[in-house]
Formats: sequence, C-alpha cells, structure tokens
Amino acid sequence: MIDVLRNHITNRLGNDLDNLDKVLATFKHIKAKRNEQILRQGDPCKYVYFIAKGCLQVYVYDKDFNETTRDIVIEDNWCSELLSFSSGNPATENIRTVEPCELFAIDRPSFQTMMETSPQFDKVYKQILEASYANSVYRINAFVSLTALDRIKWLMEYRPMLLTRLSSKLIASYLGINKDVFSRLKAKL
Amino acid sequence: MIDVLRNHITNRLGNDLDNLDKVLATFKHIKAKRNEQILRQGDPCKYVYFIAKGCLQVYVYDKDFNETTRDIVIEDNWCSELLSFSSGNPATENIRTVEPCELFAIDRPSFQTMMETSPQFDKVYKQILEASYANSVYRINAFVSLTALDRIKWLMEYRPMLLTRLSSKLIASYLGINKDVFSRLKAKL
DNA sequence: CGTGAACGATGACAAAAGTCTATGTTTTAC
DNA sequence: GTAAAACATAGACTTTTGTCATCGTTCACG
Repeated sequence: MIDVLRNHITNRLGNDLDNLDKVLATFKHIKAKRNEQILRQGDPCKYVYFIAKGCLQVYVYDKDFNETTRDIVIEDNWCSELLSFSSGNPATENIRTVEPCELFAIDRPSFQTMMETSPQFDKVYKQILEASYANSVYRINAFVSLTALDRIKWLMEYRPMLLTRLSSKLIASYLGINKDVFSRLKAKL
Repeated sequence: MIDVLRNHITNRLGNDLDNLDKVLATFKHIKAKRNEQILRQGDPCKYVYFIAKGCLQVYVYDKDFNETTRDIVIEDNWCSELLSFSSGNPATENIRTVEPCELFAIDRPSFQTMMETSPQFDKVYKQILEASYANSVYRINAFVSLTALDRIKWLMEYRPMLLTRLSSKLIASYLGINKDVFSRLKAKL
C-alpha cells in the first residue's frame, strides 16, 4: 500500500531520489474504519495525511450544529488542516473517514526533516498548498453565485464519482444545500 | 510610499536583510486611478502586487455576466492570481482597482531571483500563499452554510471597514447576495 | 458648475430554498 | 438474522431570496 505513496511522489519528483525509502519510513501507516474521527476541531493538527485508499471529509459545524463540509478528499491525495499543521494553532475544522481508509501520516518534525534534507521535497509542500488553494478558489468562484441546481450540475461535471460513491446527506452538506432540497432537485434532472 | 512595503517585509523577516534595498528596487511602482483593470481573465498574471494604498477587487463573471467577487484586498496586503502567476497559465479571474491605488509589482523572474538569493524571501511566498489559503478556507466555511443576513453580520464582525468604505453593489457581490436583497436586509439590522 | 449615469432604497410579485412530517428502504451493529 | 438506526423520498407549507419597475439622491466628468 505504501507503493501508492511512492508512486505519487516519484510521479512528481522523479525516480532519482536516493533517500526516498528513508523518507517513506517516517510515515505512519494508519488503517481506519468508516466514520472514525481523524482530527477534532480545537486540537492541533499534528499530521499531514496521504490517502492511499478511502475517503476523508473535512467539515465544521454551523450555528445549528449541522455539518457543513468544506472538502471531500479521495485516495491519491493529501489531506490535513494545513493552517493548524504549519502554525501549531488549534484546528478550526474536523476530519473523519467516510469509508474504510488506509492513510500514511507524517508529523511536523519528520516533515521538516524531509524538506531540509532534500530540497526537492520542499516542492511537495508547495504543491500540496497550491493544490489546496486552487481547490478553494475554484469552489468559492463556483459556489458564491450558483443556485442549488447549478451546484449539482457543477458536481456532476467536475467530481461525478462523488455522486455514486457517497451518501446524499454528505453531498448535500458539501454543496451547501439542504438534504431534502437536494433530493427533490436530483429528481428533476 | 515604498516604505509601506519595506515595513511590511521587515516586520515579518526582521531588519537584518542586507539586500533589502536591492530587492525593493526590482518592484515596479504603479499609480492607478479608480476602476482600472489590473488583470484580465484569460491573460497570464505576470505580477504579484503589494498594495501600498487603495483597494483591489478580484472577481469573475457568472453565467448571466454578473460580477461575483471572490476577494477584496486592501492596503498592506498582497494581491495576485497566484495560480496563474506561479504556473504561467491564463488567469481565471479579473482584478481591478476600486479606489485610486499605489501598487508595487514584482514579476516572476525578479520574484524567483529574490527567493533564490535570499532564502528568507522564500518565506514571503509561503506566507502570501498561506494567508490566501487561510482566507479562502475561512470564506468557504462561513459562506456555504450562512443565510444572507448572517453573511452580512459576518462581514460586520470580521471586516467592518468594508461596509463603510465600499459600494453596496460591491459588497453584495462579495457576499453572494443580490444587491436589492442586501439593501432590504441592511434596513432590518 | 450642470447633467447624465450610477447608486440606493422600496414595493409588488415570482421563484427558490428551507422546514416538518410521514413513509418505506437500506445499513449497521449486536 | 433481526432490531434499531440512519437514510432517501415526497407532499404541504413557510421563509428566504431573486427580479423588476420606480423614484429620489449622489457622484463623476466634461
């Protein structure tokens, strides 16, 4: 399973990383069942997670304690609460598994060492951050102006696998739509 | 006016940067009137702008050609379309001045040189990127679940100066609310 | 200055989204 | 395997948001 991570890195940084195995060894392998809490709002986020298998939900609670999902991240991607991870401040978001998962977690000291010993890995962090940012910008631009129906169409176009893979409730909270409304609108398509 | 930028940098990186003046000299000083287009969607974003004075609007058009504003950035902050700037791809967003502005612009080659000659400046990019990302995450978490009225309250709490400084039309487009609705809701507060 | 365009507020109405209840189905956990 | 819980859908109704037209006011620019 570590090969998923190995491939992810060599695809981006090339095969000529002589200390790659050493770096990979610093990752902690985590097997998690469905619905496990990976990070709780208020705790510092100690790890960056690479998802080798499964799917994570990044979410907060609104004033009525409903979940609103900022992001859904699937295998072969990185997931963390980066701002807490890099500052050490308490996390403002929660993370949980929505499927059985296999994760590889790297903590802050190892992450620092990795970036210092091989400057190429510095790129990894920049890539994670830029990808996360791009995702956010995309989401804001799409969502601030779209109606509920158009958000669903947006999801069908850009992340169609989510529609078949996840519960309606979760998708609705990702789209910022009430689940009953989501159910009605789906029927109209 | 360059001192605004000088202070911004020394506040973050300390006073002991011997090549600071050389770096500052690579910035281009731009004076812009109100309502000038700084970046057009489709063009590559060639600069990162430091706003010494004034205010910029980052926006896109929705399917009905209404503007939706992803961000409003005021003086003593950085503004760019970072993803285009760092990749060279066409920008997906527009930027314009909403007030008379004084900007300091740095292009990609100078930015690279700056980061290579003094690794401390590498931190600047990371800080810009992290701040931009933090801002986006904050905005998504706040906005996906909030009603129009609660978005206005959110703005009153976190960026109250915008309410007095900018037009209702602009604020409404930043909040993702129709301007007539914004006008009505304001009266209710 | 003066004037034409943009702006802000408001009322009437339409459309979209939210809420609540009920019901049947699927999943989970023991 | 079965009972309990969670899930998906649907109808009736309420609330919120959007749209359009109108009318003073303000502001930018010649």
